[in-house]
Amino acid sequence: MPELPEVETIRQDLRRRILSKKIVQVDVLRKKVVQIGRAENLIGDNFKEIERRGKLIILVLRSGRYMLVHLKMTGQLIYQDESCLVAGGHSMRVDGNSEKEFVKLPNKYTAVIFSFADKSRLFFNDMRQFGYIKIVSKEEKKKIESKYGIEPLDTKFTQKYFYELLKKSGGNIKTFLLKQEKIAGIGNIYADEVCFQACVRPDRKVGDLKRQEIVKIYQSIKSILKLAVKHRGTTFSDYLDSDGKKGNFVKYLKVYGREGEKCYRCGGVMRKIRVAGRGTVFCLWCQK
DNA sequence: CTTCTTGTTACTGA
DNA sequence: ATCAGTAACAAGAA
Repeated sequence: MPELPEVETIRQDLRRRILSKKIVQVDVLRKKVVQIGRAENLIGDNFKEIERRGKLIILVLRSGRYMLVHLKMTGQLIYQDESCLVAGGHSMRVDGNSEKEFVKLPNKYTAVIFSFADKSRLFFNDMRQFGYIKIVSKEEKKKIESKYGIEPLDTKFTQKYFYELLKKSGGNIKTFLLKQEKIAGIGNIYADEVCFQACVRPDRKVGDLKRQEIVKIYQSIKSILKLAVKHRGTTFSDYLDSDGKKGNFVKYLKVYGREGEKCYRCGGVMRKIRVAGRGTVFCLWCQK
């Protein structure tokens, strides 16, 4: 499930690979994923910058248009250069002494293929076809962007800002953390991890939180997201970065997917409940 | 076979 | 009008 750290990893990697490369061919294999605009119209254009807003990837086109990509749950943006095009369709290549495995693309989930002048390609894959591509004008891009809340890793996201935002809200803390229009980029995995690190139950009413707990939640949002970006995100099932490789943050997960197992902090058994319609894991003993 | 998985939106009922 | 809860979307795992 790509959340902020996974999308940011893809953004950073793609920036180094596809910027300014001329788009020479676009193949749309699954029409429904391109929701606004025609991807084929990008031929001759190139991406001059890649931005991110929450979980949305924004590719800025030289022509002044914008290509928005949302990966939803199972979307992937995978880049392969010419060396991955092996006659006969082998999926392995030898890099010095180490053998690396490559996703053989396109596969049955490939929705769109962008081909660049240097024969490298960018594949948009999505098993469940919930993800989308929109090619929009500057005005439409601004309108879509404006619906997102603050970027949690931005310096403007201060303790005071978080406190004021929380004060205005009701409901429970996990539901709040998942609201993209308040804070952009947190999904089910990181919401649970933040609550665990802050020692707060995900179903705690926002209004009942003590000052010190709010401070801990704020600090946990910053530290967990930063650490997850550093480790290139979390691969639990389908997520792959733009090299087709898994994220390394799984080994740092302390709650997600650990129901029935022992809490790393107190040894208590992790309990699973439903909050905000999502599977939610927490420690009954040390999350208050 | 059923149930569960998740990001987002649309819908429903309060 | 606002908010919370839920279905829908798709495809696969258990």
